[in-house]
Amino acid sequence: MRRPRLAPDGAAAGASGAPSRATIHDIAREAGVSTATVSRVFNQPEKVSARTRDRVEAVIARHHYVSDALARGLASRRSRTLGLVIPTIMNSIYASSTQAIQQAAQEVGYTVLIGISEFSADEEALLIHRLLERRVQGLILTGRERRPDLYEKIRHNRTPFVITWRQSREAALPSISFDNYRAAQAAVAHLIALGHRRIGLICGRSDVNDRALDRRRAFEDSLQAAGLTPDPSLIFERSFEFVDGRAAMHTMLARPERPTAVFCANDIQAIGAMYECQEAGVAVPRDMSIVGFDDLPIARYVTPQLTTIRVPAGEMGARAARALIDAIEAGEEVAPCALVTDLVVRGTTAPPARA
Amino acid sequence: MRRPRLAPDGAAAGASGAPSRATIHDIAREAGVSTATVSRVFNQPEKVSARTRDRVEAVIARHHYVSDALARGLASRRSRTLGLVIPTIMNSIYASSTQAIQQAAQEVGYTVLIGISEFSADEEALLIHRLLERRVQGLILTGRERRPDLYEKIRHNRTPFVITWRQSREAALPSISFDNYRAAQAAVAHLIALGHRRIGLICGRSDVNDRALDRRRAFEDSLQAAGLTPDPSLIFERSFEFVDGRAAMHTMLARPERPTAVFCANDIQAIGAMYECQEAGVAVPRDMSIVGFDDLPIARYVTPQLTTIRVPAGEMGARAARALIDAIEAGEEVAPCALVTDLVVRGTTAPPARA
DNA sequence: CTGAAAGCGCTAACAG
DNA sequence: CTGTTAGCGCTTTCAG
Repeated sequence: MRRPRLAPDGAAAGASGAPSRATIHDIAREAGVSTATVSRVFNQPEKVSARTRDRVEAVIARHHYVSDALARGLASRRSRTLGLVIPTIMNSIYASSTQAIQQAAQEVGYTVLIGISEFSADEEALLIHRLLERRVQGLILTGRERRPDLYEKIRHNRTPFVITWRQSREAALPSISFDNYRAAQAAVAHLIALGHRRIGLICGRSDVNDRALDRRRAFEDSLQAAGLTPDPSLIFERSFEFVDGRAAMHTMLARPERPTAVFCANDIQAIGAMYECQEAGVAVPRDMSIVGFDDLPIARYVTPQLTTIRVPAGEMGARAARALIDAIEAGEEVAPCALVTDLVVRGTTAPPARA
Repeated sequence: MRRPRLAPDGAAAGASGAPSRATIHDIAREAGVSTATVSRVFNQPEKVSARTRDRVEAVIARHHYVSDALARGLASRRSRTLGLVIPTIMNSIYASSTQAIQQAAQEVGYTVLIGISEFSADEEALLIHRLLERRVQGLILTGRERRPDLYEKIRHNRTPFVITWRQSREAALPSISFDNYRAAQAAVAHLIALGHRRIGLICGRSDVNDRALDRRRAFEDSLQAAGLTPDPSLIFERSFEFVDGRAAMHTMLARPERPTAVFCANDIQAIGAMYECQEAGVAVPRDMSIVGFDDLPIARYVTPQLTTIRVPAGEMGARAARALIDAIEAGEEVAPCALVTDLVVRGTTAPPARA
């Protein structure tokens, strides 16, 4: 049983009982115009005479009218919304890109819906589904590795997408990103050039994180290319928390032949590792060199300052958002773009002591 | 000019040209049922016979059908969506609560739309408007201070809300939060009890951040209550960045009568301040005591470990989300709830050296 | 510059 | 257990 939307007296919000929220019809009636005109006031104000516009706007303000984006999106087939999926919000490196994306999107009137997958593939698939349901007009994803049918679903839904944080070395999916492999190569090369022969690795879980996998591979390949053999007992795949980096370093320090340098594929883990060295009385960089990855703000606020890889998080986000929106409006695929990373040499790396 | 949705031959996605995405009608037709039945498969599967359900589900899978949440929300008047507005994503303290909110919401089938205001009141008003447009069923806000007509707009739109991060000491707006004033009192009391008489303050901008204001007031009141006079030249309102805390400490150290202790109303600023002390050769805590606020994970990974105030970010978020959802489903206002904070004494505080 | 009318894709009684 | 029938609140031709 459907009750009439509004009391017949036409009194809108404010009167008896619980007036339901005003609709475009209420505004139109009260302003003495058609709903089409109210709609135009929002979407093509220049096509409405100033007098009418003022009248309509007054009614809108009086009622605190908020138009229904669901109905609008349904009728217009344009949600002006982008979907973003990131693995975590706890690592501030994603905060940088997310912020840049939001800002770039907002500048051209788009809104960003954020999903956080917590590094779970299932969770991510669900989030992508939800975003598609909400009719986002484009998707910004983190990394490339996901089940093929997910990509199929995205394609079937005619939603352009762009991959960030990982420049695909294989298949040609549209990505606006940097090359984790090369970035990690630069970090390891720095250590090798310094004279280190026994080098450890602390990185993310390569089974759920293709960026971590790239970095790990770069580590292993670089060592091998330099005639060194990567020691599996010196490789640690852990979560991106201080405590994980610390624990990994603890284990390494306890080894009979401890490494003279460690590449941490993440600044957070690197700082945890530094802390463990300090607690264990191992001087950095004299007795232990450490290279991080990300160049978080905190990297300059530890002692010594952290040598690390700077990634263009903000630029990547801004470019990805803009390219995606361009693609949406042109009805095409996103034009890929490769960004560069830099090795930032600071105070945590030096030649090995006994060399 | 509207072209027919689908080729008359009934061939759905996959055939010639650019088949538009499948709708509930396409699914219904191809499965030989009505749209109502397809709808039921999603919303009340137990009311559909297993045979029919299987048939429908097969068609759904084959087409990668993703139902339209816009249409669904419009027809059902339930978006199952919560709106969250936070000031920044760069400070990981908000990451904790945000994550907890997401998780709590997801557990009961709600989605969270996140807006980031960058500490701008105008931006925040716009975000709230956008969330209301999207027909979020509830709003989680940060802090209480905002123009009254914004609250009116929220009320007119019959959207329940809850305030976090600030337990209102004045008006009775529904909040699930802690008392910043008391928390800051505890920090300052600790310093005073240690024997400090000359104490500085570094906090956020109290004009755009009512939590910073509470903390500043607590600082000033506590000093006064102890018979000390707050020195305006020792009070710094800055952004929440390492560099701001560092710069403020730099200025304080340059003063003829430098303070023996500083309360930083944020861990990030506190760590920036610690760093400046270190660079300036001022020993912490011997020559300078520092208390932070938030208890970020990093607080344990600086040397010495930071004395700070622990805030229940995760618990607050989870409770806020649950309470809001309860309120939504009961059609009532949110039941307020006060949470507690703790002073965590670690290594950055000690009695003043010359006492 | 303005209005009438036909949907957008889905849900929700109601009837069968 | 399933289908029919009205909308949900808005945009968008097409006329005028």
